[in-house]
Amino acid sequence: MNLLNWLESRKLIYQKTNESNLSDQLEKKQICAYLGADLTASSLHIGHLLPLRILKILSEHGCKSIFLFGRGTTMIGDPSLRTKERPMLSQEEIYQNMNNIKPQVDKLIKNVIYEDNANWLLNTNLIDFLREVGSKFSVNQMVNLETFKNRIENNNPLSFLEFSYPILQSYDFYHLNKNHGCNLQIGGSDQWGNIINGVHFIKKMTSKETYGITLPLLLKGGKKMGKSVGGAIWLDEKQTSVFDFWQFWRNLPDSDVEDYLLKFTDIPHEEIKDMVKNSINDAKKKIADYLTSWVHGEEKTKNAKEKSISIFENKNMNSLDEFKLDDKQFSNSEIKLTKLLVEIGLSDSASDAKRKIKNNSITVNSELIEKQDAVISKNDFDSEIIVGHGKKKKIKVVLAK
RNA sequence: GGAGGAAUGGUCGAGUGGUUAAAGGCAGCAGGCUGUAAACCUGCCGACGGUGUCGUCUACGUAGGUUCGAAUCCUACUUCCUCCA
Repeated sequence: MNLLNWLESRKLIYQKTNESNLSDQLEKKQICAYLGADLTASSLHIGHLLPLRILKILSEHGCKSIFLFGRGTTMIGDPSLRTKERPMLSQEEIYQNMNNIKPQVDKLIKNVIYEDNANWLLNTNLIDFLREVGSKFSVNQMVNLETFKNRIENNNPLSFLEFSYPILQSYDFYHLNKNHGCNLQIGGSDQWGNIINGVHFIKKMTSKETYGITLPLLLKGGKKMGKSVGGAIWLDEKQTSVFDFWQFWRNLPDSDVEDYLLKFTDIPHEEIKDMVKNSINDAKKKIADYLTSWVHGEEKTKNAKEKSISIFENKNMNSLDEFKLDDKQFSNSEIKLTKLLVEIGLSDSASDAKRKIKNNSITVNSELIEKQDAVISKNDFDSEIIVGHGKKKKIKVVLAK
């Protein structure tokens, strides 16, 4: 089976350009692929994993791979499929984000070339750019792009700043093509319009053929996996602990497990089907192991897994994270539970803690707390106490010496 | 250039002077049942607060104004839509 067919069989391809030529080039290893990332946050999140996996597969297949930091384009903000303008980030923030993200990519893929589109976008001369590049784009076609459809149909404002985004991304592709011979761009399914524009642009500029692939959206329970609000799972372990990262995959809905194993592992399909059918929980551990190892390494994965098994399967509270509570937090040898919850990180604020207590989700030493003004006295710490939120989050609290 | 309409919380969408922190849906969080799953049932869901069914603050495009009181009325501005030129 050739590479493209294999990718298809793994459901890793959503859309692609010129299939037969692309496949040929892949087999001849004459592909140089690039993946771009916006720098809107200080860490990558799980939504980036699938495109990175493709880049990694291509790289291991012998194709040159480029990871492009969108330091220039992030200053514009990709409007693709969005309903509102993004907030603008300062140059310093964007730069800082790049510095945080680079080590993450380093860990995920070897032999990748880094580029930063600020290097060529920030110093362009406007008139030259419009004459050279802008003249090649048809507004008539651009307004019909899926990318802008949402905005235009719903009458949401779309500024020229954002409208120019596909042009800049196309220019990136052209630039990489010129300097690295890059001829394949990969991206999420929302990138199709941007990618296809780049392919057309390069064709116009150089008559050369280039290719594009988009990936399917990751689903959660049949719905789009939201990376918004409470749901973001970050690759940075300071933002999402390794344990929580492992737990996230361990808790996937049954209906998604086959798809995730197919996309993220090399396990033969038959074997996956078998696992899902006969031991769904082992299958979930498999996917958790696989992805956590990739992102955080074997060692940390092993620890997270052991901890999970110890806590959830063996009910062994000794494995819990320990929080050392400072003496100063007590007044009259007592501490309010709401304050304690905030201290140990189970709540964002006293109000939040109260809400949680009201929801019957807070336990102390496995006893449900019903009173919002509950107080823990110092004597209770003769031994450790275990504070729980829901049935999945528990923290062991001891007095600091 | 002219006439009219619209802008509501993460999102969609009610609400046209006061019991409105603002109906309802979706998303999210939590509890029950389970398998650390789904479905289903229930609760929470602007923020903060030493803890009351109470207080403070913030919020209905932006900035002012009228009023004891405004998401609701007035003025200006911004953006979008429709029609006329």
